[in-house]
Amino acid sequence: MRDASHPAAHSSLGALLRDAYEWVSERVYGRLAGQGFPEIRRAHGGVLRHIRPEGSRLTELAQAAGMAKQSMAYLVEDLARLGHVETLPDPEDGRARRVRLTAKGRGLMETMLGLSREAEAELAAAIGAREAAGLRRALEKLAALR
Amino acid sequence: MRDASHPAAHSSLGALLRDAYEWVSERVYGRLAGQGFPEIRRAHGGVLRHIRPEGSRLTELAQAAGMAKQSMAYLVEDLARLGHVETLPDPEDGRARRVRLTAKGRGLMETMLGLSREAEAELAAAIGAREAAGLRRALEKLAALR
DNA sequence: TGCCATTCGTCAGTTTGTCTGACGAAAAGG
DNA sequence: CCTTTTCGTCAGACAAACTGACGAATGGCA
Repeated sequence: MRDASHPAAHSSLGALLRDAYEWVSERVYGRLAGQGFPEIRRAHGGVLRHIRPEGSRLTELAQAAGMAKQSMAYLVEDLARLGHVETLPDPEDGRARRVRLTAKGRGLMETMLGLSREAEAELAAAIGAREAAGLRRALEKLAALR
Repeated sequence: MRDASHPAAHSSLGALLRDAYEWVSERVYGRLAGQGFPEIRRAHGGVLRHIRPEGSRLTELAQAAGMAKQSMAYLVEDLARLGHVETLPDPEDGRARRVRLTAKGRGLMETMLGLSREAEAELAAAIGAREAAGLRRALEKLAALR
């Protein structure tokens, strides 16, 4: 760090958010390897997060994640190869594929949830519970307006 | 949005941070095109942010941005091609290149700074000044500990 | 009932941004 | 001077996104 005299005072909000995201991501995805899931990358998170228990369509997942269906197909194929999701034909629509978590995938989700809570607790320890709660509140408020 | 009953209540902190970063980035980089800088992409921001007035070495920039020097070289070459930075031989070290902002690059930086402030003001209007201030305070506190 | 527009997912190709490894040239320090 | 380190480049790989074109299935409507 070059300029400790006025720490992050002039950093842009975007840079601050990106750094904080990086801080959390390192803790979640970095530790996933140690928990038996070394092949899960960050992009996989955006897929898994949106899969409903009954299964979700590819296009639906793409929309939820805000990406093209081709990009989502690439990620889903990856997760299927790794055994975390499976795809079935949709009984109600012959064109569609239903993407569903496997048992292994549900284990992964639980682990990720645990690591995420752990990271948030570490954040609270680092900056104070009050600040951490304020951070989450502000972020949730923003998310609700989208 | 599918489940408005308990909004973002169970979202992971990582997802919330990523979404907020996306929200800000859209406003800054999206509007840059309208301000006469249509070719500036997000990755360029991480380069520009760290260039000191006297110029910075490539390796130094790479370290500051947390990436390999080859990756930084690719981004710097891009910015040089666009006329925002120029590289000079370092007078003190025959191996090194000095990367410096051009006048055009300084204009870009000012524009980006303005858009960033604008985005932060919009955030404050959207979630409330109090929450927005709390958000920045928490993020700066985290950044200071890194 | 049959046609046509729409939607679902895939194929093929491209771009962006990152990485690793190997290397030549220059500097630094005995 | 010679050796080790550092600076930047070359070459190649990969991840993660994109666009455009397309065949197959669905669904609305005349």
